[in-house]
Amino acid sequence: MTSHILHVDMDAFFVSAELVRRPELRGQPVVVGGTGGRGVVAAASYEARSFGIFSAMSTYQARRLCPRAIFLQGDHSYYASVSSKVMEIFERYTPLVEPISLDEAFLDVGGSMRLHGLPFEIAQSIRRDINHEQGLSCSVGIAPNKFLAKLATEEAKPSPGPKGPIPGLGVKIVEEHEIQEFLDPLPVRSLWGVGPVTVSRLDQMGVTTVFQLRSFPRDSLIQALGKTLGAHLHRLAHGVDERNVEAHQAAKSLSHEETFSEDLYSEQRITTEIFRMADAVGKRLRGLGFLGTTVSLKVRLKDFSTFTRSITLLNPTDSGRVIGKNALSLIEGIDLSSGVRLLGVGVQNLTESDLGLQLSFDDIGKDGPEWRDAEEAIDKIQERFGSQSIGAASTLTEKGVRPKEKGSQQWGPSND
DNA sequence: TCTGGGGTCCTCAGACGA
DNA sequence: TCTGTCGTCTGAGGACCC
Repeated sequence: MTSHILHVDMDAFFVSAELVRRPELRGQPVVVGGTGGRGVVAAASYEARSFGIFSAMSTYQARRLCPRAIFLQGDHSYYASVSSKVMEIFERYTPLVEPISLDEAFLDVGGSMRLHGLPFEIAQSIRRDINHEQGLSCSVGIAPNKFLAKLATEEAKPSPGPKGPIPGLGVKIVEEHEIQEFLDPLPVRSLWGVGPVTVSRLDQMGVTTVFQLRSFPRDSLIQALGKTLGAHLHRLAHGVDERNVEAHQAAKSLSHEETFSEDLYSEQRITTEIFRMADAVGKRLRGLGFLGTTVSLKVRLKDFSTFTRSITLLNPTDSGRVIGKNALSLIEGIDLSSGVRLLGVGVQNLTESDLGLQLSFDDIGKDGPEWRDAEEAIDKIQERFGSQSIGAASTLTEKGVRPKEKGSQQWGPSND
């Protein structure tokens, strides 16, 4: 059987997308992310990477490494629109496309070869289409399963150089008979599910490479790392990954969280922000046609200590007001006096809303069907006149001002 | 002067009913 | 009626992913 799982990863996607609409920045160190004091880097151009800047680094640190770099506030909705065009290109070659994020997807081309050629040829066609139509470049890994295809992509990627990317292979294939040879020299950190904590635990066991991991008895791994992780890593070390490419994956949770540019101390302001985020969650739920059953609240204090609390409702809801009231009730017992750095509101246990909205006695009255109608009307007005045009009174600050929508500030506060 | 946001999955502890 | 056990559910927290 040939390797027929493709992993496609866009090269420096957010930065490359920005360069398409701002070509004058080509060849410069460009960083996309949160531009404020508390932001992080979402993507860095290959020129910026040669200064040691990488994703998830704080913007503060990135500025110190390269003061002349150009910092752009991320624009999530623009990247999402570019991403959907890229995904459409993938779907020309196979219906089995599983997006992992805006810039990555798995493709199963096992059934497409008669029409489109060998996996390598399909990969080349996809790269050509994306380059011609969107002005972007991507790297492709091809292997018998998802895990190996993703690792193969890493070997296909360009590397950073001071004058821009040094081209990589573009496409890397791992065939069945090459699996062990490919995997063995890799560090354990490259395995899916191995982060800093697991690296250090494996290191204490004298395991730093996949070869050493593969030589470790399965039972000992399970004893050291637990049943799930131990068995998982044992399979991966042998190149085994049975997961299929799933074209349609239902969301399991939905949340909205924000780090504030300055810590919050005012109870009124904290309440307002919780209701504003709950409103945003409710709006997204209604847009997607989902109801949430469990409401959760996340609080991060000035010292970075983080608390999560959740409550399961009697009846699922898509009302921002109901979510907000429940989220607010969860804050009791948390000492906020040191200052609140981050707040987050989310829902889990999602069901489709066309299954019917059941109301409990608690829902009837000011949070009942009339309120839900009002929220739908607000959605329509905001769609037409903008998010600042209207909203619930509970989302106003003590000065009667509606806090600015921060939906696009996905990588921390901006500096405006 | 630092350490985002949106997710998934896992582990552990406590509550609870059979 | 009391006690222990087991399975299940819920909630909190952590690790990890992009």
